[in-house]
Amino acid sequence: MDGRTRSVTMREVAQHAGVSSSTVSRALSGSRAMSAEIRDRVLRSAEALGYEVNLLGRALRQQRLDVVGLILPDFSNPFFTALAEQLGAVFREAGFELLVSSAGNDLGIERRAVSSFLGRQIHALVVIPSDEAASRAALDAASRRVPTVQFDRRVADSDAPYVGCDNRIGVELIVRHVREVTPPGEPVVFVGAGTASSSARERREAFAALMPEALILDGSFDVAWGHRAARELLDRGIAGATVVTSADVIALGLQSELQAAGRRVPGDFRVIGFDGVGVADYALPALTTVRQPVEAMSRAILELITRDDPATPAGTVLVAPDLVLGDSSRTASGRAARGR
Amino acid sequence: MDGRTRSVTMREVAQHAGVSSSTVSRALSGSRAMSAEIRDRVLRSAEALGYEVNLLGRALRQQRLDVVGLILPDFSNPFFTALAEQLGAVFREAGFELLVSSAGNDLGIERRAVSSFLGRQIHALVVIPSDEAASRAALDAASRRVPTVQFDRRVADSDAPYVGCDNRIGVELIVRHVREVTPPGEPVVFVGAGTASSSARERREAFAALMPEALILDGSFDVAWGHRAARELLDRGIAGATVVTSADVIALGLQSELQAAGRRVPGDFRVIGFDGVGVADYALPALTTVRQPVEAMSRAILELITRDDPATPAGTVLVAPDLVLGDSSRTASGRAARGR
DNA sequence: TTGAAAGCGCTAACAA
DNA sequence: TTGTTAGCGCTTTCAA
Repeated sequence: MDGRTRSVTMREVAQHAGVSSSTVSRALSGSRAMSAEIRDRVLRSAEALGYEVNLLGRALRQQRLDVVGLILPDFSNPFFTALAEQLGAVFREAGFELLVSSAGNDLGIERRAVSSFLGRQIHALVVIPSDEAASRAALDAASRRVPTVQFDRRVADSDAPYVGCDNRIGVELIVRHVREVTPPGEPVVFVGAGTASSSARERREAFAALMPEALILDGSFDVAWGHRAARELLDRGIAGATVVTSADVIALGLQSELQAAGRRVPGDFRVIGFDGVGVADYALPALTTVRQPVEAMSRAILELITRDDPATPAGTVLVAPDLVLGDSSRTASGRAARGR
Repeated sequence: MDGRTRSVTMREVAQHAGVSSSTVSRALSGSRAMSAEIRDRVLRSAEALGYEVNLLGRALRQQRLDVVGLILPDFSNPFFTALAEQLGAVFREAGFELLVSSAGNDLGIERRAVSSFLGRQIHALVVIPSDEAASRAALDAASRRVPTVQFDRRVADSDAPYVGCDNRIGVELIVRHVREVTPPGEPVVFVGAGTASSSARERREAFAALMPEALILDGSFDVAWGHRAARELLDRGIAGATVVTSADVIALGLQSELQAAGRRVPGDFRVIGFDGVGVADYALPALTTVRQPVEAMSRAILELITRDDPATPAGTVLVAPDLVLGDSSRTASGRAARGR
């Protein structure tokens, strides 16, 4: 190693090519017609010196930056990272770069991440709020400066528009399916994730409204709660049921604990998930689940950010999910759909 | 909504407070002693106007930026995102901000991500290469400009130092454990992930050297391969074995497929994973696995980046993993260690 | 078509 | 202790 190379500036390219730096700028950006001879000379010099544009200088001068920031509560939730991946692809296509930052489930870090992105003059900000109440200040601060979209967790009364899955439709799809596959006399159980997040709350409420007769257990969005919920069902002496969960991770834990206890799935229990991205493939038998339309949601976010009109009041975009039938489904189409 | 607010500059704060902009700069950064009266006045003005520093201007002037970039092949691998989370925490403590970008498993995108980070004058770059051969150019280009560390996948002959898990030690821990728990006469099978990635190759080679008698099957780093491998074992008429896998996701798929086929784990088969972060908790019975020391590796990366000395040749830092005993372990300490 | 000059917002060297 | 000035690297007037 011979040490680090200092970065080459336009000035140096200009000197090398014997032109002014504005000519270099124009040659590289192609912003203006110019003699082919000079352009080639400039491009060759840039190449020879290994010139790469300093985006800081450009952004400072242009007063804009084609970067969109994404702040996640953490990187460990597979649904969040699936969104990050998809959002990155959609933005890239539209000429934006996506930079992602984790709030580590900490409000202070989230706030600093917001102001750091704002201080970098990013074009827009997408936030999955860490906390549905306390994240509001940071969200509104961002919203005052750049187009800001909140995703997946809805912060009450925030100025920022919200994009998410239409949980009511998702639950309706599930309920229709549940009525088809549940044998007469067997109970239906809903294993939720509390009421702390808007997604969990909306799913739970929609379910309770449509199937008031169902037993409802509440926990959190993780595998361990699925394990515990399964044991709780068994402890209550339930030997067979259709179990609707509010996330695939819960379904996964529940299903494997039931199997470990010797229960047949889907023979004795039918387990239904929610999300359909990330971990849904892990389950065996394949999970029947509601698939969140991650791509459509990403496009909705792009739309809000590019067609941004600050005069329009903050809106809500709900994108409809669809049902993915797994091995728990008894219909022929279920197995066919999974292609196993 | 009343539209977006233009960002307030130091100049405006200075005018508001009736001082010069350098005084504002000093008051806000606390870089120099100054009269308390003026400082308070400046801080009040900044507060009143809602001033937030423009990091672009600062970075351009200071010629440095306390940001470290991380480029992942994709966001869907739980081990990568676990690293991202931990690395973010370690860097934050050290005064750096971590910004993450996904290469979408595409070399072109990876290259653009590298030059974009370089163009933003980041302090250092951490890359999990998308491809162990083809990523070299991008890695070396970065290395010429800023401290650059490659992680998890080792690119041959790259200038950038490498930080990773000591796979040989991990495999030794596994082999020792396997010899303890495998009943006499039962086979040992290694379910690997090919030779395309250095991690997979190193684990496979270490295992083959230590247990040449074992059957080796090769696939890829995903759950589906675990499912297929399990069926292959059963098709070969193997009714019981200790199965060592090269990643937890493979172990997870293998274990659930064996259970679905009615085999007892750990009664008939013992399944051992590798990674110990992200999805290891999903398994039931709990997986015995090698835990990659994500925090120690993150600190090693920080060390390389801060103590960077370009004159020193690129090095390799291997951090030792440890064994986490799951329910497959027959020793009492196994269950105790997991605390279930 | 090209060059000179200004200036984006900030900080640091230098003067007062 | 505070202000003046210069300049980080770039783009974009404005003039030639």
